Amino acid sequence: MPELPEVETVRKGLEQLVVGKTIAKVEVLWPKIIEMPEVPLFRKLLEGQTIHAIDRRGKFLIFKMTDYDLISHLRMEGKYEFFPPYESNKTAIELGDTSLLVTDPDNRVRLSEGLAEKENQERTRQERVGSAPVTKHTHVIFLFTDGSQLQYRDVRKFGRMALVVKDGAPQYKGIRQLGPEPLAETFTLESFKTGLLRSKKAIKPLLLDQRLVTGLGNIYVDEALWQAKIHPEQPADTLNDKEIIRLRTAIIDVLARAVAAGGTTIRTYLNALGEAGKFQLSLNVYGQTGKPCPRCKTPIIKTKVAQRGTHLCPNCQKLQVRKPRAGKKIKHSKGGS
DNA sequence: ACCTAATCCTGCATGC
DNA sequence: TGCATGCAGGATTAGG
Repeated sequence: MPELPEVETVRKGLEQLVVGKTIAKVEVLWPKIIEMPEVPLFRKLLEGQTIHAIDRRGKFLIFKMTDYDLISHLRMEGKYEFFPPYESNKTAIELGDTSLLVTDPDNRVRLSEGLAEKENQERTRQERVGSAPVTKHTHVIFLFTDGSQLQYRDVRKFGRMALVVKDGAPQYKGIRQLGPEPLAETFTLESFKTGLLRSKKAIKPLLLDQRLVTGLGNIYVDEALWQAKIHPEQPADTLNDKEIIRLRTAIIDVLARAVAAGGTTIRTYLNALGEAGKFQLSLNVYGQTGKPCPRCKTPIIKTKVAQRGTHLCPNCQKLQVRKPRAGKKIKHSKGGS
């Protein structure tokens, strides 16, 4: 599932592939992907728009267009795949939850998750639109004036797109309330500590909430909590200063390493030659149920915390019974600006 | 303020 | 072999 590092990897790829392209036409095959405006207007407004930059905020991608911001969230399994013009269609480039650059037997270069075989089989049964095949997982197609195209694909159809006014992304509801970028200067120890002590919530759901800090998903939360030796159900306002420092450091460290690695792929990656991928971040707890903890060798267990599958070392990450530290109470002003 | 459950979806694993 | 069932989850929303 794409979290901050995977989205950042996709952003970089898109930056290379579609900045400077102008949209000729947009096809929407699954209308629910488009959150706003209504699909006919969405399509019409995008015609003639040039992509000037690709930004990212948390797990949101932001396509900076001539007159609009196109906001895209990949949710669970969303991916972008770029197809050059038909005449030189020797390469199809997939941008997903991924990490490797591979050339498959048809000479298509992919940044891929290893689903080449399966998708190929599907494709042969599918029609083409412009320079590219359409699979049953293709939901939105951006056709560019030079004959190339960008397809949005999403097996579970959970991803969403919204078109807002130029430079309007920061006001978009999903983005407006996001906490600081974990890899930016704004993610200070002070603000992190204040936010933690203000909440009685279990630490894991608080970190998944995106308001205290943005970009963490289920995988990296488990990894960061393991690294910081904190139990996922530890109430946020019971963490001591050492733990807060460890946790902040762990979040930054885990995400920075994952970004450097180009993201993490959960499924076993096999390229066209059957070789396992090597550039993934190795995971210490996520998906490691039953395997020895890399620190103490105690078997990793899987439980459920806030309806999420949760992996932890029962020896390194013990729930500490403590009284809450006195958090500052905040007065909320009603209404008004 | 906090918690749980439901929602959206499909692929995959399991059970009979 | 095939059908039914359950599970996975990011973000949002409803209800307690």
